[in-house]
Amino acid sequence: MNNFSQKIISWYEVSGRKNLPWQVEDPYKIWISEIMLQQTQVKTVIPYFENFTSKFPNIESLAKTSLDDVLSLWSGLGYYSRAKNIHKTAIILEKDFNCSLPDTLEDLMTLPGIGFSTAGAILSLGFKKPGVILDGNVKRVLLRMSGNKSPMNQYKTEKSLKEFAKILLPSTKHKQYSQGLMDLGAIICKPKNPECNMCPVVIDCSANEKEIQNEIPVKINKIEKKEKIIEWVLIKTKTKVLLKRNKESGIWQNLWLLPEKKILSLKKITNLDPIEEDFPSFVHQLSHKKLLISLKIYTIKNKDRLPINRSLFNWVNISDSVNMGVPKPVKEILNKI
DNA sequence: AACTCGTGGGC
DNA sequence: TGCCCAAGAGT
Repeated sequence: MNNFSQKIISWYEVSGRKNLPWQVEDPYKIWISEIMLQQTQVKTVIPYFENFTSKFPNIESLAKTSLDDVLSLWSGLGYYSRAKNIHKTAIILEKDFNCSLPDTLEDLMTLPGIGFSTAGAILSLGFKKPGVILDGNVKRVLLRMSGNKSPMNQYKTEKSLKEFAKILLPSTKHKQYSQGLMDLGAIICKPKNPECNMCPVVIDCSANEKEIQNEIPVKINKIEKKEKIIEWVLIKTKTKVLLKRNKESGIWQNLWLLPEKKILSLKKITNLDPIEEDFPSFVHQLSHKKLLISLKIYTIKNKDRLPINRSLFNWVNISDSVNMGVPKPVKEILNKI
């Protein structure tokens, strides 16, 4: 075993994380956690993970449920294609893999939502086999180790990092090594102000030697946020509210949203003698967009007089609506009416 | 291969 | 406060 990985493993035994909810002998739970943890912090994931695995404790239960049930548990977590992919994969696992996760990189990467890094995590953490994790933590550690100032979020750099990470793999203790390398990034080799004096591999670190830790990693392509105006209508009776299934492109695919103002003919609604209420406009920030959301509320007496497309729209009990697969701003609105 | 996908933590 | 960025993948 190489010297570097040995130091990572020894450091992990003493200082690594060992009591996270998904650190169990169950590839299923490790898979679910890895999907949830994509671009999402540990602290945020924990309650979602507990809730999800308690409702769907295994592949079979997940495969047999509906996408809407999965989306409802995912509501608020973001990156909703993960929920769709996790459901698709469960169905594939039931059909083609005897209700269990495969233990090869090749098979894992055929599954929706599982890329190179997540496959590496499942291999090493779930099956204790050699697998490369290349999350943000590991990329940062490796770039600093090699004093590499090439942009982290660039295809070319990721490709060379992948090769570098493969070379460093130990011959044993793959679980401890993978977890240790991530933990080192999260606890010691932090994005800002890394604690190099605590680092077990500081002697191997080119960035530390050159004192350029805080200049690495380099990132490029700071895209400017585009503003988008969204105009929704909330049409309700005393007990029910009208929701609309979102399209399968752009943000919030397959989720339930409020109908867009332009889609409904306000003239027809006016004829239904609505009671109109004001709702304050608000801003909803995404990582790459700024949504300016305005809302009009209409209370109608007889919902059956409103002509709607039954395949896209759904009248939902207001008390149930907040537990459906809705994005954050819709949930906030529904909680206030 | 650059862009798109959400939301919240932390500073 | 506004900003960076988090156990990335799909296209």
